[in-house]
Amino acid sequence: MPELPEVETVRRGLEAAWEGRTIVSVEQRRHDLRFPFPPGLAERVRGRTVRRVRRRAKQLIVLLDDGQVLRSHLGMSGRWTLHRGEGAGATLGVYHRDLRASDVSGGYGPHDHLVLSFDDGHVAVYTDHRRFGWVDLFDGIEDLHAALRDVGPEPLAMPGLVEGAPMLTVEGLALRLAQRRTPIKSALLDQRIVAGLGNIYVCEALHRAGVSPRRQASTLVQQSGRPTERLKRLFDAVVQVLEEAVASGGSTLADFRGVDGELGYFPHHFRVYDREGLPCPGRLGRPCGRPVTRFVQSGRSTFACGACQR
DNA sequence: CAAAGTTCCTGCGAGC
DNA sequence: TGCTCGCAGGAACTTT
Repeated sequence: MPELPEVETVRRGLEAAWEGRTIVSVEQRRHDLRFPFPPGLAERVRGRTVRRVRRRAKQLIVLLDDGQVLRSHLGMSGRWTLHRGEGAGATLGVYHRDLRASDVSGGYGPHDHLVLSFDDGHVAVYTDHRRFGWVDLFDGIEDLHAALRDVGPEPLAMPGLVEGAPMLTVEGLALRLAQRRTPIKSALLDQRIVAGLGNIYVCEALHRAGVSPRRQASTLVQQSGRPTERLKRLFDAVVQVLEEAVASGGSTLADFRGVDGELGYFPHHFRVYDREGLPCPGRLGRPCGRPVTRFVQSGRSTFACGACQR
């Protein structure tokens, strides 16, 4: 589900519901997700008030009032939803339309793995049928920063970012790609090079920039280490694609839902992703019409137009 | 069958 | 020659 725009959308929803609220109970409904839950999670978090909900790459970062930091990664299919708890007041602005989880008498679904209950009566449920997601807990901010050490720079400046997150520049991107023998698509998926991109937005950005996913990354950099015009176009396309998706509520995924359980506001379609055989919409206002092709790189589907992307 | 993500393992080439 | 290191590619994890 989640690349940067989807995680940012979830972050905003959780921020509105969680900041200033106190966690009154934690229920772990199994012992692990991708990794075991941190030892003592429930005891360590119970009674803590949420100070801030931030993001770094595809990770949600929850700063607690005692300095501890809760971190959540959604993996492929993870989802946080907010529900009115049992007997909660009617003041809460967000809740799940499908009241499965907060219909307490009916119990939880089989993939509802972690439940946080808050002092205003709302309940947050982490659901993840594939369990590629995970949750961990740090004693303090230094430990968080150590864990984030190898995460690359952020492509979008925004207030929801963890403080001190490095920002991506086209010059910095050039330096990171210069040594890379790998195809540009693989390089952009590498979270150490750019934070937050995933398979969908990489395909879309490459198409918008007119860059072939197979092109070797280092060919986008001049001998001097400066970015080529192609790389400048690609950098701009990455930023543009992500900005649009954030603005539309991270809605581009077929089954993406925000914390209120609703689809994004603008389920706009992709230009190439998951559009094998459909006509390429072209770029720069020039129609194309050639069928979008699908092929596999590093075990993942790539969608591209052989005419528009070089 | 394929899936939005990450981690781990293996193999290869470079360099000492 | 042989070892180590780093990079690149692929498999694995899981459920629908």
